[in-house]
Amino acid sequence: MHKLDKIDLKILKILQLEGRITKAALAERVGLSPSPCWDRLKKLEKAGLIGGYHANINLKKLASNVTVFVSAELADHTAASFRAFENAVQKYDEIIACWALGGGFDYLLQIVTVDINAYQKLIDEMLDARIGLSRYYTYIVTKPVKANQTLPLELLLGK
Amino acid sequence: MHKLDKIDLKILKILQLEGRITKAALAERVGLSPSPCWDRLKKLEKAGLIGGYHANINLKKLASNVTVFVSAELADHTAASFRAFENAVQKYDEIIACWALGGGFDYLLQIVTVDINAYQKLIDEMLDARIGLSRYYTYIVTKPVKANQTLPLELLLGK
DNA sequence: CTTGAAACAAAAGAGAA
DNA sequence: TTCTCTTTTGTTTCAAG
Repeated sequence: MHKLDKIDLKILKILQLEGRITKAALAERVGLSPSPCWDRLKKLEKAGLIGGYHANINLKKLASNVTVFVSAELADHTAASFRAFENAVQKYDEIIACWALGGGFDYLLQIVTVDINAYQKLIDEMLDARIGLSRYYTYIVTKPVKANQTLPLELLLGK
Repeated sequence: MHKLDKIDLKILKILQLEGRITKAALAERVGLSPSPCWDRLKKLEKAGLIGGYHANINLKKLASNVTVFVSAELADHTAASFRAFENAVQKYDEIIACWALGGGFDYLLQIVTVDINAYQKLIDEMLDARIGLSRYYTYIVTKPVKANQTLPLELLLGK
């Protein structure tokens, strides 16, 4: 973990929201001249605190699509079967996120496909591929209510 | 919806992964000279296909934290109570995402806090605030298995 | 952290394929 | 239209203090 002062934190906060801001503008926003701001940013990037920069695609305007969450349970709870499932998950582009869970279910998957048929086809394919998937529940997203691009950095850092 | 040719699609794909790529480099990658590429990008942005650019903060390296998914059911299923809940959700910074679901549960929430105590405190606060939350289940994330920054654009556009 | 300078990128226009 | 080329302005990067 890295020591962050208020200005570093502000840099991160701004970049979360405006990933393509110019370094000159960023410097102004945090109250520094370009050089020291640039030094800080480079340090933050080198420390691995910034994972990367990404454009957010507005899928709604681009193509018909459906987002589905799937809570999944594996047949076997061996280390090998967890590994096999996790490897398999990487291979499907439609699975845009996956989390291992403590408690009732083993995994939560977030899947994006063109429609429900494509989703069902994907699930059938996964079942056929014998990646260890046993019980699962499907939750279809009817509306995105909130999609923050920003983590609550102050809350987490206690400032 | 917008008509995209192969090059537009390629621009979007690259920007999903490299949000801070220079326009000259982007042009080269898609096989255009800077100006036409810049024109296309401007059109894509104006059409609202690019929601924004964001830095990805590597939270693991920054502070202790826990991610929790919560499936939530409301007491009342009136339009007014949905609205009230959705408004309330916007106010909590710890709730980084929320989706309305069809089927068993009403909402799925993604929450990030420093630890489980902070999570429980937040839930208690939400229950006290009488925002309509009735039954809920907590799924603690033990491991992020996959976190694609990229949507499967080709799959969705059928190319 | 400041200054300053060289290298580079962004933005916009004129005009050719 | 869609691209190439050129120019101006602004940004990035990095010394040196």
